[in-house]
Amino acid sequence: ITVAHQSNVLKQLNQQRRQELFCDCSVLVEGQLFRAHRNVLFASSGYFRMLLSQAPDGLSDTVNATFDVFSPETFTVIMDFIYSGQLDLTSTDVIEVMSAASYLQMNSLITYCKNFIKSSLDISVKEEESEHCPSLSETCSFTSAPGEEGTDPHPQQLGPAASPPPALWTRDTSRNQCSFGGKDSDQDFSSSAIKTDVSSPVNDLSAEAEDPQDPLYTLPGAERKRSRGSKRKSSNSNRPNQHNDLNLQEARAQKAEKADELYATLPSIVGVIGQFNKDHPIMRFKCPFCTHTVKRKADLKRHLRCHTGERPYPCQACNKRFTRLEHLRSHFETIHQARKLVCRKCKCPVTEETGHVVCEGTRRYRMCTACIQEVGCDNISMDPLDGTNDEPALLLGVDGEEEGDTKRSWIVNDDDDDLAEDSGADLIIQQVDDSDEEL
DNA sequence: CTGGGGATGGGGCCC
DNA sequence: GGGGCCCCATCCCCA
Repeated sequence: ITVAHQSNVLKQLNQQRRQELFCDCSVLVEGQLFRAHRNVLFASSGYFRMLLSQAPDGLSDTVNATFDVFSPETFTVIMDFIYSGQLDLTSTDVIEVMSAASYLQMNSLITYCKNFIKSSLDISVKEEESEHCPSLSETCSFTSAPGEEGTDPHPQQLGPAASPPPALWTRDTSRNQCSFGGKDSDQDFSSSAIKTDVSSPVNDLSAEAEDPQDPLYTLPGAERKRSRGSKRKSSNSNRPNQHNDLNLQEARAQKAEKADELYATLPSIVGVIGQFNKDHPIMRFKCPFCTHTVKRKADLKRHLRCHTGERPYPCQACNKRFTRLEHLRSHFETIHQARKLVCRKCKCPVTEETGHVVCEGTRRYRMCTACIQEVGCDNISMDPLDGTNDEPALLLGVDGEEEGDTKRSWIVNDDDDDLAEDSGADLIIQQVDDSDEEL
């Protein structure tokens, strides 16, 4: 009875919308006018929630909204979804619908789109594995109960492509700055949007990073734990076994390639220019996975790495990976180069001469003579170099290019070879192959 | 349990 | 557009 009642109410609202009865809200999309009910939009979209709640006349006159960031056809699909709970996706419009849903902060719709894409990828891979599989269907229909946006932190996984609930994505959500205001509902969106990213095709790449076969993508949370773990173990000691299942690798490659294609198309689609203020137009690029906006496309590309888990800059000393070269450089200098001129133990300032470099695993730091004598040399090894030429030559790898079977080149210049001559140029960018890199 | 400090990661912005 | 610097927030370890 409850379901029938809800369905009936929604049908009535949809009829009213089509007949423009009691519509108190106008939405202009690229010149095309959509009439709607504020209550319905408020209940369905975090964006409209913010817009309607911040409007000075939010409780009186008609509210107008203008969009130039998606097409009227896309908004038609979204309006039909809002007023019917039915979503008819096609492989051609799913990206734009997802982008618009992201913009409008409609969590469940984003989830459906991601599941649709994911199912498309899965089916595609299975087709590659077995040519007997039926072809990918062109349309996929989902249904949804209305009004769940912003109320359910874990939107239901409906439809045939429902994916398992997110469990591994442990990213710190507080860093997702919301540029659309700080209402509770928006915060809910920010948090849940990240969680639902687990099922997204892009973050499937992150999930792939759990696989030691694909170290390019790593989960931020897992990365930290991993690095802590490697501190206890020997960081270079474990190598994953090579899998010889060529079919599986081919399927993975196909899937990754497919996802990469999708990933490559995202910036051109979501890199839209919005106008948030008529008097002071602001050019912004919006992230498709959160509410964050940036001024430059390059910054959006950099930002996307925090969603994809892509870490193209591995440290060859400890295999820890970084999203930026500067982070890798900073890590290398502080962890492996002993650049800081303070005693690790007593914190007293030392000089290049008085601060002896001590090696502990892959870590290097300086200690004053007194602290070295106090600690002794039982569990640490004295660096063979003097203080003036103590930087090891480290080859920093950059992913993406192939090169033979290059392994980690963690070299301490205890024999003063040619690499030690230029201590200031100890960061050498080199192409590496890390296809069998450890976790 | 708590505060300090190191390490890390992300955003803004300049060159 | 990329590199790099600065700043800040957060996490985690340790005293």
